[in-house]
Amino acid sequence: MRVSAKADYAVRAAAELAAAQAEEAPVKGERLAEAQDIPLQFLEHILLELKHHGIVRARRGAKGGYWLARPADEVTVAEIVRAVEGPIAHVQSTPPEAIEYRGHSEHLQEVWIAVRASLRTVLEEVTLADLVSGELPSVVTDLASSKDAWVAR
Amino acid sequence: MRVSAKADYAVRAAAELAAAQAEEAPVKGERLAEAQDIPLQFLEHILLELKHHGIVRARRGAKGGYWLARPADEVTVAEIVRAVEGPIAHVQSTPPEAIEYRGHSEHLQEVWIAVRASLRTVLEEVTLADLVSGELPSVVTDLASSKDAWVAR
DNA sequence: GCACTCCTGACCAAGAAGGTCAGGAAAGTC
DNA sequence: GACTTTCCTGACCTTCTTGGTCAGGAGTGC
Repeated sequence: MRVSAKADYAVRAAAELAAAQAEEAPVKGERLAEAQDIPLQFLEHILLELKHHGIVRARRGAKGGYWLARPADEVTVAEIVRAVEGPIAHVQSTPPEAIEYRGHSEHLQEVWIAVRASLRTVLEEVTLADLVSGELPSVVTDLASSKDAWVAR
Repeated sequence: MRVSAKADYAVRAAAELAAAQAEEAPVKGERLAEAQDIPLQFLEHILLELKHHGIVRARRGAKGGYWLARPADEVTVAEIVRAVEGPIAHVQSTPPEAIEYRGHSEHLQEVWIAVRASLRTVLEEVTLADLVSGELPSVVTDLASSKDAWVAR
C-alpha cells in the first residue's frame, strides 16, 4: 500500500507540463527534471511510458520537448498512476473482483473492493488542472482538512 | 498501491482466529493454513510478526496454537496490514506529511494525505468481528454497493 | 551537415516478495 | 524422564521490482 517513486515523479512531471500548457511550446525533459528534482534519464523513461499511454506527446530535436496530449482538466492522477504502476489496489497481483475466498474470510473481498473504490474516489477526481491551481476537489479537501489525516500511525 | 500476499494471508488467518475465539482453545497453525490455503511455514512467519505486534498470542506444545490477544471487535484490518506491511500509503518510503514539494506540484502533498486518509476510513473501520459476521461498516457497504466498484479499469 | 532532444534497449545493484529448510525451545503426555 | 507436539527463529533461496545509469540511435530544425 505504498506510492512508488515512479508514480510520484510521473505526477509531478505531469503537473509541470500542465502548468506550462499555456506556453504553447514543448517543455524539455531537462527543465522538468530540474523543476522537480528528478534524475533526468529516469524521468525520460517515465515520460516515455506516459507517452505510450497517450497522456503525453513529444517531439525531438531543437525546439522539441514534451506536452500534455489533452487539456489539464481532462487528465486525472489515477490515469497517471495506472500508466506507470499498473492497476490500483490489486491483491496478490489479481484484481479484487476476481479473488475467491474460502472459510471465514469470505467478506474480505468486499473490503478490498471498498479499498479500491475509496482510492478511486480520490485519484479519479483530482485532475492536473486541480493540482496546479490548488483548487482541489472537495473529496480531497474534506479528507485532508482533518488534523488526524496529517499524523502518522 | 497494491496489497501483498502477506497482508492478505495475515488478515485471512486473523479472521479464522476471530471465528474460533468462541472455542476457548488455541488454533493450530496447520489448521489455519488449511482453512485458508496458505503455505504453512510462510504462515508461521506471519503469525510470529502478528504476535510481536501484540495482535496474536501463542503457546507451544500439544494443545498449543494461536489465539487473538484481544476481542475480535477490537482488532482492525488496518492494524494487521500495518503489522506485516508497515505504514500505509507512504510515498517513496516517507510519510506524506513529511514530503516537501517544489514548483507546481506543491498541492500533491494534500492529495497523498487524502489518499492515506481515505484508506484509513476503510481499513481502520473494519474489525475482525465485522469480517467474520459479514456485517461490514456502512462505509464499506456503501463503497462496495456501486456496480462501478466491481469493474476493472 | 550539425546540434539538439527524444527514443530505446541493455544493464545493474539493492531490496522486497514469497517462499523453503533445518533445527531449537517450550508445553503437555505417558 | 522420554517423547511428542507445536511454536520460534534464523538462514537461505529464487524471482521480481525498484530506482536508477549507460550507450547509442533516430527524428527535427536550422
